[in-house]
Amino acid sequence: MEILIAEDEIRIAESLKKNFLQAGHHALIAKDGEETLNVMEKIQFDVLLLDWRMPKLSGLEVCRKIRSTGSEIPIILLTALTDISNKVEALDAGADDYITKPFSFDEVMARINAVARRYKSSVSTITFGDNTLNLITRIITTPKAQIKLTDKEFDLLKFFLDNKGTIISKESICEKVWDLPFTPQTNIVEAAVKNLRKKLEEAIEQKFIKTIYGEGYIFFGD
Amino acid sequence: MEILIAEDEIRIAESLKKNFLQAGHHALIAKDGEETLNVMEKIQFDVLLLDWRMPKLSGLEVCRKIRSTGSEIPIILLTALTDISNKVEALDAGADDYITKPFSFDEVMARINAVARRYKSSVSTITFGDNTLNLITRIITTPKAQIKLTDKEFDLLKFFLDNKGTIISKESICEKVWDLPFTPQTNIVEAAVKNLRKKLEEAIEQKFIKTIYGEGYIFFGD
DNA sequence: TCAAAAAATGAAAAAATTTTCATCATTCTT
DNA sequence: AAGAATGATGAAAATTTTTTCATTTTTTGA
Repeated sequence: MEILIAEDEIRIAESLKKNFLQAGHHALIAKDGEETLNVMEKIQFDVLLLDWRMPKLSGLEVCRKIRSTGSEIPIILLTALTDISNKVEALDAGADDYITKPFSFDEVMARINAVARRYKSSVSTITFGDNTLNLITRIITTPKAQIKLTDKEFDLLKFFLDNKGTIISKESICEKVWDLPFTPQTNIVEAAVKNLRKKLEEAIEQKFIKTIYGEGYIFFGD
Repeated sequence: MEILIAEDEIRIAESLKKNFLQAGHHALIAKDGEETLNVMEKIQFDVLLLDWRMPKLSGLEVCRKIRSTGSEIPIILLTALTDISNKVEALDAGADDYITKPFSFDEVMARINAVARRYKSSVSTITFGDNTLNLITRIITTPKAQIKLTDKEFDLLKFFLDNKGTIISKESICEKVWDLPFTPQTNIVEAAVKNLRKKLEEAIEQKFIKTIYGEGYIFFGD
């Protein structure tokens, strides 16, 4: 996970960073509010740990600015204050959570996980390999191009992605993608698979759908 | 908003309920863990306020049981304990937030709003009137029927729904729905609006898209 | 290795969607 | 109230998507 630590107290920031790295995550430190905004423009993070008291721009102001750009990145405010009005202010400013100092690293980590889990499930995309399918726009973003899927292509790919790595029978594809209770007399499934393969392989030089003779298909990705 | 208060201390529960009603929400009280689960099976709520210490089943157990059913309803735990391990436990059990007693009503309300807002944005549907558009399947569920939208119908309706109640110019529709930087020479927008209106009005006897002469359109719903 | 079964493919056909265009209706301005 | 501008509509045309079908290729097992 990519974590941005916006904290001016070097000791606290460094200690957090060390712990994050140890836990297998990546972490970067921003020393004030302005730097936080600058860094966030350039790099995508999964979570922002944001100190309430910081030079130049307060955490609250940073929080509001970020939300005003439309970003929904999970933000956890670090605060030394405990009075209720500040908690309310924090949530109203668009923070997802806050932690009162002093805190243990375990608590920080638990909250980051909770908040990131929620965020992930709220983003309507599915990733496979270096590619991302946006479930709303039905556009696949690859490192090189964008692919817009048709209705059937989308339904089929989504079914594959929802069952990544497991064998999928043609019967189950018929049921899910065409809503047919019976297996059709034509080779409609094979044809649809062919169309999808062609579309994917034209843009991404990689094979995703493997045929299991006599059984069905498997989708590989990650 | 529909709020379920799972709390065995009658005084606290009643006080919360009174405040919620005053704030224009609906609230129901469940007196123990079992009752909470029973009520939740029958009625859909927007938020669950869940006391940690309750007879029969603890809040934590209730929380786990609810999550194990796959429900993602926002849960806020009410706890009298302050030690860190319990906070971590709460979040791990699947709670979205927790409030330490004693709390002010303002804090409860702020957290409910924050958590409900997040939940809402994570559900991939948009509601208008008695109808719900599923953004993934692109199916509108009305009290009477299901309508499957085509590509352009969906793009257009989504743009309308994202801008409910405000005037939308044809130029902005061109930009958003067709990605055109210029206004086309044909009446393509009017035609698309016509098609969408027809589809909606065939299934729902109600007019949603109003024309503002010389300006554009407004979508009504709610 | 060979025949049978299963799957893939290209091209045509069919179906659905989107766009255009000519015409009709409505709204606004004076 | 009349003319001009704007918007709505039905039907046809164009385009795109989906399906079918005949044929080729691949896989499996004897």
